Amino acid sequence: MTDAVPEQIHTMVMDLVRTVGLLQPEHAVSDLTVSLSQGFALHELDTDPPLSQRELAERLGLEKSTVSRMVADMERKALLVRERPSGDRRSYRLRITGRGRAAHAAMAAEYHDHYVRWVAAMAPEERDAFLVGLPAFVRAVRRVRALDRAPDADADRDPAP
Amino acid sequence: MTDAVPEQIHTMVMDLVRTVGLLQPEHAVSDLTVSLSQGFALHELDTDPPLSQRELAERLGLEKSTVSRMVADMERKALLVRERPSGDRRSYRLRITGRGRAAHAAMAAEYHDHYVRWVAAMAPEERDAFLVGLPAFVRAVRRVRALDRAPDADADRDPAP
DNA sequence: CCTTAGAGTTGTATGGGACAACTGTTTCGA
DNA sequence: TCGAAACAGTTGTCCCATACAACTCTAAGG
Repeated sequence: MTDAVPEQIHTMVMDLVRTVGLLQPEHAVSDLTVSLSQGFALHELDTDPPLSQRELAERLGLEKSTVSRMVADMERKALLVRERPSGDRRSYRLRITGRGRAAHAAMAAEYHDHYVRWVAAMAPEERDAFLVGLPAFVRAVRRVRALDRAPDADADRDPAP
Repeated sequence: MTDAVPEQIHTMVMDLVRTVGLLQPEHAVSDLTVSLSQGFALHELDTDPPLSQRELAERLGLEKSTVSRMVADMERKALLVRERPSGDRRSYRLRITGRGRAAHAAMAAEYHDHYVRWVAAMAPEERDAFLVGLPAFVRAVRRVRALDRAPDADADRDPAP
């Protein structure tokens, strides 16, 4: 009964993914081609500050070898730079470049018009509901994930004694 | 200003995709492996009645050659059957099998527990909002798509006099 | 008829990803 | 203090999903 709700939501999320078509997009930004994963990487590096390749791999859910090659490619395209942090000569600090930020913005812009039309096609109260529900769902997923990662952690409550 | 809303939604949808992790799932259902596209194909064939390969390709946004191989593979796995329709010996009618339905259900079940927990982690009013907003958004996207496909159609306003 | 259009298939190339084995660096404990 | 384990990244190799192009077979129309 209430049990049907998660299933509905699952179906609807899949519908969303299928309809919006996040499957075969190969964005071409200013004559250089950026894959979906590279897009996500740009997003991570644009919002959060310098990451190591290991951290980036973790966030994207990719193998470190995959990320190694991907990052090398992105550096070749000048979307990011790899700096050796002072302390540790094993890891890198990946920093997005201006060109990378531009590419990220351009990718967003490419979809912008679509979203404008899609949002315009919704009734105001539907739109408002979506604006409340969607971020809440994402937060919920993140919260559950965090709980799962915490072994039995005390870190979820009372972080600092 | 209001122009920010589509952008917010875009960001949130991408967040959703990234967090839920629809990127590298290779579902193993009862010892046979089903790719994401095959999952979508099962969904199409399970909900809608027999399609031709061409129609399926169109719905999935894939090349007919890709679908040809994919469907052949799925037939090998007994997830569907290809029947020659009486009239036309060029095309097939793809029909999902019991095994295919089972696989489809099993894939849904695999995610079910996650969704239960995610939904449980939402406040009731957020959940309600999501249940209103999400399907509305999907409908909106479909409506816009349909409008775009309609040549210059009259179908957008005053459908029935 | 013969030509053209349509549905599927096959050849071939490419790209993204995994896994495993390796190099170089750091940390730690006996 | 030194040697072993842990760690970050790289490289070799393979695989799978996909696209594009060229092909076959069937259907439909002048």
